[in-house]
Amino acid sequence: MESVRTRFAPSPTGYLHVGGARTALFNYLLARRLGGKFALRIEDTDQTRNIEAADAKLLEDLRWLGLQWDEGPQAGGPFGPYYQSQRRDLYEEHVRRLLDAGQAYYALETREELEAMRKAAIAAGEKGFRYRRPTHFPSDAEVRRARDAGRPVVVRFKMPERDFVVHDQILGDVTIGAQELSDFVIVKNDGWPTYNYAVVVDDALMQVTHVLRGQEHLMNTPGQLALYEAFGYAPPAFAHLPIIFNMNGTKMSKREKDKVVRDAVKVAQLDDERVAELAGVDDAALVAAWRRGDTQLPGPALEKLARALAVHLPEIDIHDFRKSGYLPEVLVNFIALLGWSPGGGERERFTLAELCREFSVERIGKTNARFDREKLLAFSTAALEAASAERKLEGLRDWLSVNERGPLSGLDDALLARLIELCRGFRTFADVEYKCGALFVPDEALRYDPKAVKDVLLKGDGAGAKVLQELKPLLAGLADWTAPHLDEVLRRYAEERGLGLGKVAQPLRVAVAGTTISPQIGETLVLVGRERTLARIERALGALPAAT
RNA sequence: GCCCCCAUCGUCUAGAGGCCUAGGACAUCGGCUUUUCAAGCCGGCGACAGGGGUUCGAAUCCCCUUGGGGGCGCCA
Repeated sequence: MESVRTRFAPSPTGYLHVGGARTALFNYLLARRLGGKFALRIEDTDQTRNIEAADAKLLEDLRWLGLQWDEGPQAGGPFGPYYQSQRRDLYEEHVRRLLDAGQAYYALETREELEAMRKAAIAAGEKGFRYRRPTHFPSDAEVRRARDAGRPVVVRFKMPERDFVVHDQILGDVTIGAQELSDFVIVKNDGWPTYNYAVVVDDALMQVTHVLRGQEHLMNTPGQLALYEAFGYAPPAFAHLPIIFNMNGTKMSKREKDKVVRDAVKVAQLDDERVAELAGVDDAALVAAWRRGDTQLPGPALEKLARALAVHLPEIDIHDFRKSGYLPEVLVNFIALLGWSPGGGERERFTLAELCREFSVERIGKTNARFDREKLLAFSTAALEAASAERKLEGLRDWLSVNERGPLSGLDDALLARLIELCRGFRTFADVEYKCGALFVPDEALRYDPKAVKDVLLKGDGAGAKVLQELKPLLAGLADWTAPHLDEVLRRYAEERGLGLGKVAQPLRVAVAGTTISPQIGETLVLVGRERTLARIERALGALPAAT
């Protein structure tokens, strides 16, 4: 029996997004489960869409998730090259076969002509437009003349005029009628193969046995099956995965980020110039096109613009989640459950290794799923709680490495590990900074949250401020600046004054952290240190409106 | 518009004719705990889209309706 081979074949248009990650994961899991090979192939045949170094980002994201491929870029393998752009001779050779056998032909229509035909068909009340096979195919001489004249030349495949049945592993048998099929383009005017054609040549040559891909590819399958037949290759088993949506029901796509920012721009009523300035781009045409919704802005520009407008970009790419502070194993676990379920019991926490053992195509569902970030957050919280100290430190350092310098940058491992401990119950690594960041900011850069100042220091005739005044000498005189001792001293002070500990700890917290959020008060003061604690109390008191 | 796919709590799902008074998880609500933010613990609310069949019996099978999604590119 021949061994199982799966593949993930993304086009390098940017970071790996959630949908792609799940497709990659499922293919990886299937290969692992069945003891086969998982290959990675880069589909970079669209010269207009390729983005510089996007494949490197893709590889990094895949690796970060732990989905190591057995064959592909950087890994090599017996069926390379693994970039479609380097396989052109293979495609040409196969087209030759089709052309010689009369199973494909040249077509010379321009895009405008096709568009006109499309319009005419609709005007004539036909149901949808389908390319009609010409009665006469251009001769070699005509093709040459067309090329010389700069007219487009493509190659179309002669689609057999019959129904096709896709034996889908998830959906069952799906019949697509002959009237839905037409002679599709297999070689573009620029000489590169189209997806529907290259994917067949590559999967066949790479001996792929199982293709797990998004359901948006279902209707492509008949054409591909026909190509397998034409070449005399055995088709792989197909399984079309349900699609992943956002919670609001919109498709989870990279465009989502542009949309969010575009809407913010609209609300802010910014003109093109201002947008270009904020985004740091000097291409006026690009900005205009982007505002119309015709194109996407480069990642960095979009992020810059989003920051300037103070809008949160939705997490779409795996890299976004990494930057938000999730552990890769959390994403893997969560994504695995989008469309697949173990069945039987009630378990839903799995490591990658466990998934490799449990996964099966039979247990993939048919219904589309929504990506619930709340549940992801809950998974993250639980995973962080269960993770070892080493794993958490590693995760925090990774998070720091993909984010801009912040208050936690540059802290040593011992201190970072300490912070993690103090943040028990945190949901993502970003929470560690949220909770402890202020303690490591230079004193002069510390910001006081107006609401916290008002509620904790000023309220009740400045009761909080009064506590701070009294605490100042008390703290200044302490010889033992350790968390247990500080807690004890504050507890005693609160008792003497007949106050709840909150009435004492909160004012201190606001003075020292600028907000009502920080680790346990004793620990907080230790992290800030005696000198800076006293200085910050002084500064907080000084910044208050005249005491009443 | 045409073709195809799908349909269980708000969300992810378990369920493969009687084990279902429909189970779990997240969210939500209430309580406990409490020096903040979280976390944690206990409890509550909450679904078989609708209508026809088939059957002794249907969330499970069939049909229709409705709703959602995908496709109809020289994108992948």
